[in-house]
Amino acid sequence: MTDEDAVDAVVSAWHRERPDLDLTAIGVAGRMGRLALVLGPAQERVFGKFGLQRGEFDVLAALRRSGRPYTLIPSELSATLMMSRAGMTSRLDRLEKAGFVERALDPNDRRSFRIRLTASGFDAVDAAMTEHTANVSGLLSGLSKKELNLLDDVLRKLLGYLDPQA
Amino acid sequence: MTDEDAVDAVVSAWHRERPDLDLTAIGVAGRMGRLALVLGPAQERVFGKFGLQRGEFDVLAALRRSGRPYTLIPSELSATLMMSRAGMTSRLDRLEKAGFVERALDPNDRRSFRIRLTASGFDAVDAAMTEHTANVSGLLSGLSKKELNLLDDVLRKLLGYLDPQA
DNA sequence: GCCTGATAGTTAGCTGTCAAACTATCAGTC
DNA sequence: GACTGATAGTTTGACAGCTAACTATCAGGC
Repeated sequence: MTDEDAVDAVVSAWHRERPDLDLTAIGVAGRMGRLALVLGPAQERVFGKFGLQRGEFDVLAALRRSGRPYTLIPSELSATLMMSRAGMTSRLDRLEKAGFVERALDPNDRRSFRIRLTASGFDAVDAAMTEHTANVSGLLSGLSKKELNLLDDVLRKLLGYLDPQA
Repeated sequence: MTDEDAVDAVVSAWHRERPDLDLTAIGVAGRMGRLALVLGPAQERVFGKFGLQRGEFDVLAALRRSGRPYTLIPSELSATLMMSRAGMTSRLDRLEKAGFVERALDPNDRRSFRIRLTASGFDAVDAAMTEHTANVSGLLSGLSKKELNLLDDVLRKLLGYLDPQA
């Protein structure tokens, strides 16, 4: 298992050219980045089967897991999903056109809306979530239970001090 | 340290709504995704100081670490950086316009080019790499040496079986 | 030497996201 | 009760990336 992977190759090339640098952290960050590049498309394939993109699924999922009455306002959504409000406007336009959500008036604040999951949106996100969960479990199934927990602990620690909103 | 982070909140909400699902892997994937969302901008700030975007830095970095004569062909670059050739064309356009790379004819293959780092590109990428390395080290400095190695090992194992090109 | 299929790069068209400017509404202060 | 600054959402314009179609070149078989 002393195989050199793509990141090892990058790191050793850098070491040859720039022996002055400490590349430990670069290697770890490189693996995370590359992993994101692999895991992203692997997840999107599942969402695509339900007529969704990743970001659209994220919106429906936030509504679904919020519980009855499956309603949130756009700024809650954009904050939770860490994206701009402008981007959320266009996502919601698409989801509304597809019939997965509805914009209802907010009785308390006339500047805002209540975004509500439709029955069709509920069905789509529930089916997608079931398959997404199985898919991700499969992708990580090469790790032992111990390794998975270890990974989770370290990632939690990282997020704990890097993510502004604990 | 039993703080609930944003991912814990997501997972427990899903557990309440969908107790039938095994969410272990979802939690880990969620932390990785959210971490990418935090680490991305944190790295881009450094590249921006040198007039570069992340992707542009990646191109210059690949040329720089390839060693003298700091020359690669576009399809090598797009394969290494896991992106489309069309996207590489436009990145190279920008980098050439900025004076960081040059397109020279390939004597062996008239369909292709030799992309060469200019002196100005060399200086920019070396300076950016120095600061990028320090920045990433700082971002991960909250982890102990042991945790960092542990993380690296697990990520290497994941990449080993998920990344098609070992 | 000439086809034929593969390969290198570019172009054209599309899409999702962002920042900045804009409209409407809220909420607190005088 | 009107004014002032903050907030919610949308619109506009820009941009990086993708896929598919296209041009030019290569390489191998006959």
